[in-house]
Amino acid sequence: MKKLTVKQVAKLSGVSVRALHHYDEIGILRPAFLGENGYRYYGEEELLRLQQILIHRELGIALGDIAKLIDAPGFDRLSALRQQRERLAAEAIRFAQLVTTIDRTIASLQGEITMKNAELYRGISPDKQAEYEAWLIDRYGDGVVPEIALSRKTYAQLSADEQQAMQSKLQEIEEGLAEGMRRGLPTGSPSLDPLLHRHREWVAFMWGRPCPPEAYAGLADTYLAHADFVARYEAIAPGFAMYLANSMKVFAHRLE
Amino acid sequence: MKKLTVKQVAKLSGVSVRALHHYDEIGILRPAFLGENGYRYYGEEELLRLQQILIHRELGIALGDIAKLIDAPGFDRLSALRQQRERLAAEAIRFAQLVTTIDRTIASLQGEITMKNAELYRGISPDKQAEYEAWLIDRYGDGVVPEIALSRKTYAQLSADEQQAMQSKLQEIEEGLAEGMRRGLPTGSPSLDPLLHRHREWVAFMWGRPCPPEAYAGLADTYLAHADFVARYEAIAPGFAMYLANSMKVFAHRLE
DNA sequence: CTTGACCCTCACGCAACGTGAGGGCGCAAG
DNA sequence: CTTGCGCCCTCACGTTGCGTGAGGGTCAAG
Repeated sequence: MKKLTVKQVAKLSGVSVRALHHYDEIGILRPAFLGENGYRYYGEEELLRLQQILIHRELGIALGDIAKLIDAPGFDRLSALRQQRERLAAEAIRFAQLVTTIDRTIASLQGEITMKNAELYRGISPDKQAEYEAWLIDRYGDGVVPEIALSRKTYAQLSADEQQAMQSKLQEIEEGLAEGMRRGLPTGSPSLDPLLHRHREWVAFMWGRPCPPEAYAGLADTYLAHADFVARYEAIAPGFAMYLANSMKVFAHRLE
Repeated sequence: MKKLTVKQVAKLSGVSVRALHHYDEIGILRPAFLGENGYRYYGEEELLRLQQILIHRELGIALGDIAKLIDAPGFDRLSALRQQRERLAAEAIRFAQLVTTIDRTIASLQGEITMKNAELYRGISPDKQAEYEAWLIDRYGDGVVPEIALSRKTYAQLSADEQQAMQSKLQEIEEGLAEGMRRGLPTGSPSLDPLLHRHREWVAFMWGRPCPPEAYAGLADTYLAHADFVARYEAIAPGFAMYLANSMKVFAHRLE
């Protein structure tokens, strides 16, 4: 195909020429080649790569981390697109949730309902990067933690032993909850609280920031929205994904 | 109600203590009062204001502009919430659109369909602030332009006469298109192209950046998603909102 | 050749905080 | 009273992702 200049790519994609320069500088999106005149020229491969970059940016991922993801060994574009699809679907759900929050706020201001303070912020994502990383960590929680997760200061500062301990801790919590399910404890049973309390602390630690109740409830939605999570929890015990998510939500509700 | 400290607000809302400090510094969210100990204490009013701030942030609005919006004379919280609701609903639609873009990319990579380059970026919002401002400008296009729009460099640099000219230009374009509709020209009629061409240039000028075809098509969706827009176009002529949006989409499609 | 659009590199500056330093406050336990 | 811990404060450096403008070269059309 005919190679495109920065202006043409900018028009196609909506990003600025300056941004394309910047992406070249930091090495995240190199032009296909440089002309004798010093001009940058882009091709089909670059356009596809740019798409990946922009969708990640849309999801709030830092450029440095985007590069790591795209350049990871074994990167598979189709697989990446499917992952991104999941995330985008979750974002759509989250915005729908924000609409609900506003509806409830309006009803509250008009005296029709009573709304707790924490509900004001339900659906607001304080940090998409942290959420994404939590997602990744959870996804690879069986010990295969991508390098991106290691960039997280809190986690990165742990020794290998400590990191292993975190993984074991999660496993322990999940196994405990699964056992509760096997024994027929209903979601919302107070006897699950200690485990959920530990789980929420685990999440907050991984996030390096507080995990307020509504964020914890939101995380439960995230779990259910991601096929990877569902599959992983179902592997622990059939029906566990829904059981865990419901438990988290009820627990979160009780905290508010 | 009991006043809350920064840690408590942070936990409720998910923002950091540092951010709350920052918001106080820049005057966008003042605490209800300062204790004798120098501590910040927040109340119900501050929590509601913070909600407004965070939703605007969620929609990509700069903090400085958020302050202007919230502190505008005649600010009405219920009205603001309804506006935000519209925007959030549109964002949910946009993310759903991104999902479609990915599905099509996957199909394209698997050789099932043919995809044009510009389609790769359909649904990606290069600049939410610009989009929001375009929305505001369009909303107040009858001459009542909020101060936020004046902060836009390109527009701000125009003289009052020139700004008036821009408003007249839009009116002229819209009237021309409405006339086309009244004469029974179908959407997609080539005779509408000059007007649509001028319209798209108008949008790009207002945006201060290019308006690629898919962004133009996306703008049409934005128009239909906002009750204010629909009402405004219907006021020009019954059925005009849909006619304009369809014309824009067909025109955009032809440009790709 | 001139003009206008587009290309380049260079570099300052900004927004929105994150992070750490250094130190005070409040409460409960010893 | 002392200590320890969690939380509060201000101060200030630094990061990320560009926007913007300066100064100058390239290309195509008139």
